[in-house]
Amino acid sequence: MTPKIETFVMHCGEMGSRWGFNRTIGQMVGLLIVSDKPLTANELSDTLNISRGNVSMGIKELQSWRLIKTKHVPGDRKDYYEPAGTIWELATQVFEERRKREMDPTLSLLRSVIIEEPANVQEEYAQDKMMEIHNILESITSWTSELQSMNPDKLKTLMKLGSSVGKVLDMKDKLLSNSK
Amino acid sequence: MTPKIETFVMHCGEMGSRWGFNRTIGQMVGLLIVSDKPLTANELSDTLNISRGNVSMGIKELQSWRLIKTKHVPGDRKDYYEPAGTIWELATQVFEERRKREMDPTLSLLRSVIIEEPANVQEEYAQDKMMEIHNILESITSWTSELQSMNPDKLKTLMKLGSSVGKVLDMKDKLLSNSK
DNA sequence: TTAAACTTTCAATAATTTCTGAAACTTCAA
DNA sequence: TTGAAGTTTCAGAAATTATTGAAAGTTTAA
Repeated sequence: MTPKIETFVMHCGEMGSRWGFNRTIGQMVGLLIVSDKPLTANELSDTLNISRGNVSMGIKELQSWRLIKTKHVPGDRKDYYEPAGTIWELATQVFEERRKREMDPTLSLLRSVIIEEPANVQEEYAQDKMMEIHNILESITSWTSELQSMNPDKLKTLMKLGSSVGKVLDMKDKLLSNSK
Repeated sequence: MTPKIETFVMHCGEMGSRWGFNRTIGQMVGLLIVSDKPLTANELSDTLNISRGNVSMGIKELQSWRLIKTKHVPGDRKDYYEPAGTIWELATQVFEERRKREMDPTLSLLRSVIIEEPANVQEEYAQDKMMEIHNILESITSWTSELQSMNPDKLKTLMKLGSSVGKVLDMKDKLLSNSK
């Protein structure tokens, strides 16, 4: 690793747990992203100075996040690993996966609590609040799944739109009737 | 705590670390949200069975996230705590705070690494990738700050727009020239 | 002032999470 | 088959993070 690459990879390690995984997994995905060729598990282990067993577990975890994929080189029995898509695809994958882990369980718990009749006035207040949380989480979920299903170029256009979004909304009704 | 409230509060505890804090802090904010009146630190400590010291630290943390605020009752020396805003405001606050913690440090590191000249062909590849990451993080940052600055109603309208956003984009140029 | 009522701090400990390394497992060429 | 080359598993150790509780700090009323 050159100094610049090492700086980046170590940063990915430090941020790893904030992004939803742990230090070594952060380093692994950082290194794979900036490598111009696929790497073997042993190369990861040697380069990052972490045990072979830890690399094996990290790979499993990164595969469960769909962030890396295996590549085979003809005539070579080793498994090579590389990022599972473009940077853009990796980013949306991380958001999607985190949404699943951070919001879906809560959504399902809230649904089960909300359908019951409140037993007293405190519960009525509490269930109102839970309903509010439920509705926001549901909006966010359906909104992000809409965004995911758009192609990346369109999404980038939307993001670049920035403050004009406000204007777009002001005109929305007119716009939608025109485009029917 | 009634059973339903307890279920919700304990769930907030379990999800706490996924949402960016720890178990007891998750429980604290969950309880404060569903309480129909402000609570004192001792009430939190007793209700949740956690030490008074832990509550004090949790309050500090929740204040640094701007999720709770202090309320004083005339003639009572105790500090009472309640959510710092509507559910919607709390949600955007969590997103904003997490963005600061999860993306800003990376953005600034990437900037410093990218401006240097690549020393060889590997670094050139790596710095290209870092630039891609940087650009995506920057788009997300400016996009979310646009969203934050919109009033909640407008934001809800935008979310409800859902897949129609695609149509909006198709018409954007026409729209923007009309609205000048 | 004093002391009661309350809050904060922080060193020690408990709980949890991560990491290692050796053993078990798998695959394949000879 | 065998064994070499590779991967995975998992119990125990190490590292990190969360929690307690006692002491120190703060504020206010008398």
